[in-house]
Amino acid sequence: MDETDAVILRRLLADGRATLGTLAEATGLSVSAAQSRVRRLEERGLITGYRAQVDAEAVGLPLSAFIEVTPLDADDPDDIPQRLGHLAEIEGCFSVAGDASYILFVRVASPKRLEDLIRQIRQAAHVSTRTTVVLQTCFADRPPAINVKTV
Amino acid sequence: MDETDAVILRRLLADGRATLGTLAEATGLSVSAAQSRVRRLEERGLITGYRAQVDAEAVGLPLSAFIEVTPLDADDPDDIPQRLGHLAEIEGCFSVAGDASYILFVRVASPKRLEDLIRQIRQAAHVSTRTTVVLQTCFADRPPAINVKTV
DNA sequence: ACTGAAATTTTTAGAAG
DNA sequence: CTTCTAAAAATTTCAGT
Repeated sequence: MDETDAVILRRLLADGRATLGTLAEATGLSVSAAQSRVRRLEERGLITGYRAQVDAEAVGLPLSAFIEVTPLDADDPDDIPQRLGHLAEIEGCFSVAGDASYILFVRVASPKRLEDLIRQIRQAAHVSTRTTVVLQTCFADRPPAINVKTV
Repeated sequence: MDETDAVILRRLLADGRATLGTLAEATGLSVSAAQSRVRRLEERGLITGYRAQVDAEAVGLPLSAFIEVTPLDADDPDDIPQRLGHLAEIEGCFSVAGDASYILFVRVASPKRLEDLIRQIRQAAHVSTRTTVVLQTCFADRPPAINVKTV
């Protein structure tokens, strides 16, 4: 990846619908060359897809939280992520080095739904949980800063 | 928002470059009607934008972590998010109800960069930190499940 | 790996029902 | 909301450098 690819990536992170014409202009390439670059970034897996960004509040998910997850029984096989994957309100699941085994990030419609979700998590994965409710999202989902280097 | 809008939203969450023709087909609407729907979802702020998704590892950010942030001095004015906003490696900043005041989610290139970042955070915001390193991202950034209801 | 051009698809806007 | 139209813009493909 060179600086030209980086320019394209930054543009597509800012606007996933940026046109090839725009990308061509930004890079000084022809439209065809810009297209090849984009296709290559997609094929090589640097770009994994395109997505509309939605306002979580506006779509009825005003409450978010972090949930630390700890297995109740250390002898259990650790298939916790698989056991939780079907719960759509879990946006992210991270195995972590710390007191807990996993940290989940969840979005729900209401405190009641959060309570339900926590119960489902405990039952589905046979774990204890420790929940930290988000009071305010100061900023979120900021795009990564793209740096050329050994990438 | 009705079920038709929900179908459109789900499609655009799965593919931000879905064409109006595709959306029309998925909803049973004409292209014109689909276009109006999308425009309305954008104008009403349900759709806040479009973005390429990138593989964080592939773009050189293989290490991520949660950082709990606690003010050193309770008398300080709380402008912590503003003081941290310029640090691009901070992807999200959440005010939380818990032991800490904020939880940050960060992505960095290396352990060394994480160390640097933590130092910068402490200095910039006059806070103490407690960092939980992510060992594995089981899944992340899953799109919210769109439900019709009082939305 | 790029340019340039042609062919196709998509978007956008509008008229009329 | 529909269909239809028409122009503009974007994507895609390909021959040639």
